[in-house]
Amino acid sequence: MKLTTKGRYAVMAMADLASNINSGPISLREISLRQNISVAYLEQIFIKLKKRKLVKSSRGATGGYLLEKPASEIRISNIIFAVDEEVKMLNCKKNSKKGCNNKTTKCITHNLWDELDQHIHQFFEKVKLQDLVKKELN
Amino acid sequence: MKLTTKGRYAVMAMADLASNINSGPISLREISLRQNISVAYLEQIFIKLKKRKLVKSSRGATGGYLLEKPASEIRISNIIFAVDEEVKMLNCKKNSKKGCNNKTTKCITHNLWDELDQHIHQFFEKVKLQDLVKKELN
DNA sequence: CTAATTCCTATTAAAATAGTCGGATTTAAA
DNA sequence: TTTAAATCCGACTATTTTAATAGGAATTAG
Ligand code: FES
Ligand code: FES
Repeated sequence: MKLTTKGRYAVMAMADLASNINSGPISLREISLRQNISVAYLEQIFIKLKKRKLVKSSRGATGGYLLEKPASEIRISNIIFAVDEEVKMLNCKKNSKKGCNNKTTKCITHNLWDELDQHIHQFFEKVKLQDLVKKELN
Repeated sequence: MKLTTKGRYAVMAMADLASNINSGPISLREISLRQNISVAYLEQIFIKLKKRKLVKSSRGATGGYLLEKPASEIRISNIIFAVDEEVKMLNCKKNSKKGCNNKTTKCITHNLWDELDQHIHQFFEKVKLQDLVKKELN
């Protein structure tokens, strides 16, 4: 699979935004300080989050980022896919008829990875950003 | 997580063994040909599988590997952990009281990754090697 | 003996990930 | 109108991980 610090950072940063929803735009510098992630790296992540319409930005001094939608409408899967592009357990191309190693039939493990894929996907679909923030308050 | 070609190859190779259970010891060369994996790479994998008592070997000409237990008693998790060592979604040390970035409290996403960990673990626990071989026959 | 195999360690090659750098543009406020 | 703080953008570099190879030693059936 592909779950790297980039994906983790993205979720952390989004949770940070969600926790500070009433403070106007949040600058990357603030997130950087709170979450211990370099501003330059956060920039890369937020470009992608913005492309997927998960956050909106305002530029200039006092600028920063805000959630584009309520935290209750943002799924973890949205965030992960925004920055990591894909969860790929399969070795072969999903929609090709060829298996891995360019064989004409699917390999014996194909179904296993496919099911795992769905499993993980469902997990990320189920959890919303709001759930993380709630948990923190407990 | 850590699911790389090494883990995939290991499952493929074990499934290969399970499918050819009645042919005496299977050499890595045979597996190599059938599954398109280099013998030298398979060697590395089988050393680990053997350490975890998933396969047994016989040396010399006509030597090779056999499953140490029936395919119905080998879980995918056994195989994955044998070669990949760990499934780690968490950024922090699981048994440390410190969070990631050496903070004194767990980060806001800690529980999320922990739950995902368990989710994947359960999936791999549930499926047995035997299940793969059966599916192939369908 | 010989050929085929497991066994073992080390090294290299390739790919993916993480993170930096330098600057351009925008904007609120001094 | 200047300044400082911010987003925006593209390219680059460094680091780590993964994949794979190399070169033998030990074992054993035929
Ligand atoms: S993973 Fe799809 S054919 Fe092997
Ligand atoms: S993942 Fe455990 S504290 Fe961040």
